[in-house]
Amino acid sequence: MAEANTMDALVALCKRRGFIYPASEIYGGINGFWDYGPLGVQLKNNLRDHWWRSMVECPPIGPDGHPLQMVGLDSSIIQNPNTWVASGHVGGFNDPMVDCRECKTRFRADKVFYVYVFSEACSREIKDDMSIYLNRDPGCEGEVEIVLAAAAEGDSLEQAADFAPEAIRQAAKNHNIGNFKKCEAPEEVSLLRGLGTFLLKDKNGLDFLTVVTPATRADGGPRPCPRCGAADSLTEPRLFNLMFETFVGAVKDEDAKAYLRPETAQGIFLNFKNVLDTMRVKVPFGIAQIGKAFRNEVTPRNFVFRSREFEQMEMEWFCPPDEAPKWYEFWKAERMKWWRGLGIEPANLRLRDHDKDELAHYSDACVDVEYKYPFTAPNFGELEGIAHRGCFDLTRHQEHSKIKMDYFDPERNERYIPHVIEPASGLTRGALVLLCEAYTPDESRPSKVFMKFHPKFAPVKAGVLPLVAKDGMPEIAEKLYLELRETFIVDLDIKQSIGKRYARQDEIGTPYCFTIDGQTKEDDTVTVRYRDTLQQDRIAISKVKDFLAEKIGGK
RNA sequence: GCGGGCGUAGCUCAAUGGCUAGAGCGUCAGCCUUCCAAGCUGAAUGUUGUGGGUUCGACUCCCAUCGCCCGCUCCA
Repeated sequence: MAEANTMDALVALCKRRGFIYPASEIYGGINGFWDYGPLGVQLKNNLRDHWWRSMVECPPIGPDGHPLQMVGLDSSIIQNPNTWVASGHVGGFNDPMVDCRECKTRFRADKVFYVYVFSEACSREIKDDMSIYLNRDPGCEGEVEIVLAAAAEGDSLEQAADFAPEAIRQAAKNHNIGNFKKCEAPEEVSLLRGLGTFLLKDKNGLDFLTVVTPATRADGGPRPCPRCGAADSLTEPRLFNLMFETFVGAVKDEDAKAYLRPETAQGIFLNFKNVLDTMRVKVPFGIAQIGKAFRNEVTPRNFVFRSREFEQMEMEWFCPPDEAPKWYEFWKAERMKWWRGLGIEPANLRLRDHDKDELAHYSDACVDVEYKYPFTAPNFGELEGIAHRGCFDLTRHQEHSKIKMDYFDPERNERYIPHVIEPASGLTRGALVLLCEAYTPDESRPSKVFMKFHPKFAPVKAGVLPLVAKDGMPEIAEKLYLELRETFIVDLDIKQSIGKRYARQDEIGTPYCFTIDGQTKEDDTVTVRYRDTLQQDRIAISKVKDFLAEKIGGK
């Protein structure tokens, strides 16, 4: 697997050989959507089936030496829209953005903060305007003096408490008000409401108020850019809807609004009680699901890496709260082992722990399995996220649905809401990794390139080729083909020269070719040609099926 | 959405504003071929993204529009 400019060649090969086509191509395409061709769907299904097999049908052995409990699920793509209110996606996936007209930087509006300082001697108008942020009745005393942009990229709302004192200090300094020493000591700054409003006190009590507010709420005053400092250069916040909306039923009004799921996980949480009540499972156990998910990405990029419709393989592991760190570590190791087991070059895989400030709203800790994609190299890009979701989701659904989500643990004789560890893989990203990993230029062979798929994932397992299309060879080949296709996906290719046919099989990554030649009629043997080495062995035609079974493995 | 780049055959690409828009590869047919012959012969495949304009004449210049690619942001 090679450098970034091979990505174009890979994309071209994917189309030329029927792996992946641009969606709606005859209408000029549609950005962020891809169609999986005959070979692509086979490759993707092979990966999908392997995950399902190793997760649901034959789950890993747990730390106690016994197999884990795991069940499967296939929930609906469209659910009651309250699902997404409860999960936080209706809020979280509607991120307003602002752009700097000067330096062209884009910020998430809730990560750009403005600081308003509200002190004595300000106009009534501003005072009243500010009071909405202060959650006070209009007509209160005080004055707004300052509007200051002061967000650093990567600052989250949660960090505002750390950020605010410094910003306030600067504000006070720049505008020469107040004694900014007063807010240096943390105890002198207290959070009034939410994350935005700070009360700065001195010995005499209330001195002045500051409001730190994300740009989403900062309508009115000048909007300087935190990056380049240009005055009033930010645009109004614009909404980017990351969830696809649709309408259920014939009448298209707001009441009928629903969403295409942006992750498969919520379908699992919605069915937690059902599974618990019907499947004789005990905590700890897991529910696994594979399916499509949809995100209206601002910018789909890098082939199928970031597409608007994609496929996930997700598992939610429910465990007692005090065991969550143990299971987090367990799945972290287990998932890495799984990816390595696919035959991926170990140097191209790594684990990366998320920093606190990049954690999603639902997670306590998160680690990514990352792959060195050609377009990210020498850096890595995400392939799977293993999140410690705590009891966030079940708790939220309990709140919103009023249905109890707690679990009675008979062994501990206690009730709790289970904590959740979530290994969430991209199936379509996984297929992309298999493609990237397999792509092997080789100037020495006629095809100049071959796809070095692990035999287990190769879309076609073997080619059945008569050396020449005469002397009864095609007949023998067809007989072998009919026998093999009962168990394996095999190609029968009779026409054209043998070299040309080998080359074609190389390019689609067929690991073995069985060739019927003159000797076959004499001693019932065929040659087996290995894709990776180009070497050939002679084996009995009756052993071909066993040969493939051994090479490709069982289920 | 903003900025930059690009749209010619299935793919990769040519073609000073001027003959019927070409080449290689792939595909298909025939031939050849007893293990790399992806060799030989031939065939099919284009509203040059779309619409307008300038011009005697536009793949080429201008405008608009659509789409794709790269960056910003987001994420499996």
